[in-house]
Amino acid sequence: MPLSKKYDHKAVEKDRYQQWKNAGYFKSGDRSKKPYTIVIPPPNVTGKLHLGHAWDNTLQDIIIRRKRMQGYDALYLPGMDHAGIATQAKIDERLKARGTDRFKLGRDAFLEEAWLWKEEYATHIREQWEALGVSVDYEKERFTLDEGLSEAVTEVFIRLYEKGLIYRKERIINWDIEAKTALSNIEVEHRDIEGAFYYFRYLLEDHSDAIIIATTRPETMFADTAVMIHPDDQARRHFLGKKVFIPGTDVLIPVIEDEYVDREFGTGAVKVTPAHDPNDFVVGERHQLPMPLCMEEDGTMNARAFQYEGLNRFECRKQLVKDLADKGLLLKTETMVHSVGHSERTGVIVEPRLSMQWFVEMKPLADNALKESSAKFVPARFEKIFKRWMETIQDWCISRQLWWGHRIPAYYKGDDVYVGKNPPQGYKQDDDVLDTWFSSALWPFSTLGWPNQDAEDFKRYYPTQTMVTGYDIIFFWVARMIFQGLEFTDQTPFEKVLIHGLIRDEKGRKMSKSLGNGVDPMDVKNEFGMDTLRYFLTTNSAPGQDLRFEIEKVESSWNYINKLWNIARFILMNLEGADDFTIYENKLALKDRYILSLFEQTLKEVNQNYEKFEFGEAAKSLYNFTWDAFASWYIEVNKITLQSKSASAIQTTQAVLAYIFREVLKLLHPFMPFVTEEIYLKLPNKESPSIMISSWPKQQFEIDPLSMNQFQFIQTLIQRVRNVRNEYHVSPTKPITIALESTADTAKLLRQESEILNAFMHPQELIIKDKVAFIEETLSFVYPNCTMYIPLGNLVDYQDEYQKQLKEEVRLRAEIKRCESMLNNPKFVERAPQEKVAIEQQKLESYKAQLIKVKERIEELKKHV
RNA sequence: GGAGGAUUAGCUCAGUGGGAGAGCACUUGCUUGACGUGCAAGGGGUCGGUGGUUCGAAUCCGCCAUUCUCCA
Repeated sequence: MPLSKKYDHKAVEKDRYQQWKNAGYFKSGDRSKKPYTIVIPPPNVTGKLHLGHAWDNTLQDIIIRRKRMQGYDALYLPGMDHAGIATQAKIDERLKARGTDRFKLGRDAFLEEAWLWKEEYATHIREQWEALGVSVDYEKERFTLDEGLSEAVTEVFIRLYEKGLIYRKERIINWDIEAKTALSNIEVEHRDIEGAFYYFRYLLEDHSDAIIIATTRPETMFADTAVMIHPDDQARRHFLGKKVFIPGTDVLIPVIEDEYVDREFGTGAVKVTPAHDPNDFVVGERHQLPMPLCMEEDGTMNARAFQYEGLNRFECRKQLVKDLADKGLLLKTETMVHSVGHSERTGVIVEPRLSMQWFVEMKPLADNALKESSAKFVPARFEKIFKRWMETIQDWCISRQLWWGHRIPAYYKGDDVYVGKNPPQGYKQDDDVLDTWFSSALWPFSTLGWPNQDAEDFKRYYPTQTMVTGYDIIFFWVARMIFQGLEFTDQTPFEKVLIHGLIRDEKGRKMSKSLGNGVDPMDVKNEFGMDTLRYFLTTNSAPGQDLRFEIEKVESSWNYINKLWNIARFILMNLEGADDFTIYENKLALKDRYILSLFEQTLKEVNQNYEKFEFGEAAKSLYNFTWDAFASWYIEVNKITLQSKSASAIQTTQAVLAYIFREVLKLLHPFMPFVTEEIYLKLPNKESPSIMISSWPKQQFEIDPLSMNQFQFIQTLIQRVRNVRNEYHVSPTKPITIALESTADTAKLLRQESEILNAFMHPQELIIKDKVAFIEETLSFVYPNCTMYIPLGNLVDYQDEYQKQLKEEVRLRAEIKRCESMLNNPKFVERAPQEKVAIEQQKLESYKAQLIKVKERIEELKKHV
């Protein structure tokens, strides 16, 4: 059945995925092969996959499809992340819309809702994987909250606790007043915002004097438990041991001294608010100060704030500043831009707050990771980023005041704490859950059966080969997988980490919900097809660089696939009835040897670049090969052969066309699985029931540089004739005389290829001689071993031609000078690779020969100007 | 303040030691038996500046400028 004239992505992509899936091509498990494993970065069950997922997953799929074709037992393990905060927030919204909330429902009913939600979104996500065409092994699909992974989380928590690396303490943590939970340091985003430095008078008990204190967060003053000066601060020494009023209140706090005070900053004296500031907390511990809180968990002021109780922190700040100004206790206000922590999740300003939480002591884990990690980052520079973060790491707050997540395996009875799997009677479990990343960190091994060290999958597929993810989650995820992997499996969980950038909109801005500039991969699929999107996403940036979504490039990706489609049409049309696809090497024409050589060269480049994850480069080689060499030249030239009467030449052409095209389709398959499959299945020389399980191309022919040079020379001559026709406005098919004056060897080549020359140059007469003498007006072009004359009668302007030849002479002299200066440089001859020197020598000779010809021509032209 | 990326054709980007590349845009000509979403031929760049290393630098190193990102 002939192919439609136009590439129709909808027809091509329809049903294909289900066929692959039903045929079992995505499944891993062939024990006779070497395993190659990629685990998917599990998407959150909060919503749809965006372009970033499409990019990330396509990269993984490209790697895994190629490895599968290369004969590996390829496992691409899919799964999803419960995404504690994000999912819980979504479910809260849903409940709110129903007029209820999780507190009315209770924990158990809420979790039932959450699991329903999860199933709903898991279905969406699987549909999107299908649309993306990713070859994931669904039998291995995991979820961070499923039984096995929960067991891994519990195991890890208990073991770290028993090792003393998990502890529970009161510390200043980052509190999200919206989500009402603690956050880890890296979930806080620091942004510069306009704020103010407020200078307040802290009056002495007897009102005789005051210490001026500057603060950016006045509302926390109700939790002040001291005012502090530097021990060397002579000017304020007399305040020591005395008491001052918290401004506007009758609460007295002591004046203490501590070297922590930075005398250069602010007024040189500070207030100490141990429960609302991490630095003050340290001071508070040192001086055994009380540590009261003046705020509730939702950010409203508590009873300590007197008349401000019930106001939110910023209303309180505003009112308080006004009131104290009225009382003359505000000295001045300086506006300033300062860095303020915002919740990465809810966007609200984070409140540093004293709170009892669980932490992981990071130093020993980080040190071990720095010492033992064997993960190779691609590009390598990301390794430095990973290392620096590990070197400066702080303890990790892992408890979250949420319901959706892994409940902390700690149990309390009075002051007793039990951490383990089998709590004694009467102990009540901790209400909190663990940071989602705590379970994600175990993903590469928990998904494979760990903590059961004897699990078959764990033994066979761990450590994994490659992790692919964006640079934005190196800290959140990659680093944590590495230290947990090393701690619990003694191995780095992956050999390589391929880091890609972020996808941006056409203006270079990050895609975000708030800007509304996101692009839904499914929209692109509908308009252009998923192959187009995959090709666009994975070939338009270098590793580690961001990618701009440009519709023009999506279109050009589509055009390329359409081109492939039409190449297929041509080939299939011309392969009808053919049955012998053997390539008989002794029958190959120059064009065949040329294209086979070029293909082998391309194959080499493509493999090297695939191996380095340089997909843009791999695709570029293939693009140039298919479009420029294969379609524009090889196919065009073959039109002559295929219309000839030589059965032998036709068979050779068909065999080479079929072979190269099939192999090219295989090389392209990882990028564009659907269309390559569609075409492959129509090829009479296909080797398997699916391109997915065909074997990756291997070198079959020697690269023949002579054939390549010779064919390229033929191309050069043809291009020159076409150029002349364009420049002199001679129609492409109007017969003109073309004479080629050449050495015997070259003449032989030209005669041998005269069929091509005739077909492409449209000459009235093609003269091939060792000496050509024209008296009429002619253009001439000097090449190594050959001069081409194109007599164009009165179209030729002698003056113009003369000037052109003079220019050519100048160019050749410059080239000769360049070659000579290199070759006359003993250091070049000595130190440069021999082949470079040889090339320069050859060039020099060729230029010299050409120069002689050009000078002859100039002499001749002189007679006419 | 520290670290890193970017700076190459009008635009968006590849190229990382041996004669500047792509897509789109632009110019000219083509209903060429696969494709006008195409074909053919072109124009367009002292590769941000500067100093150094080297026989040779867009490419390696230093400094400067502009810009983005991460960390503090």
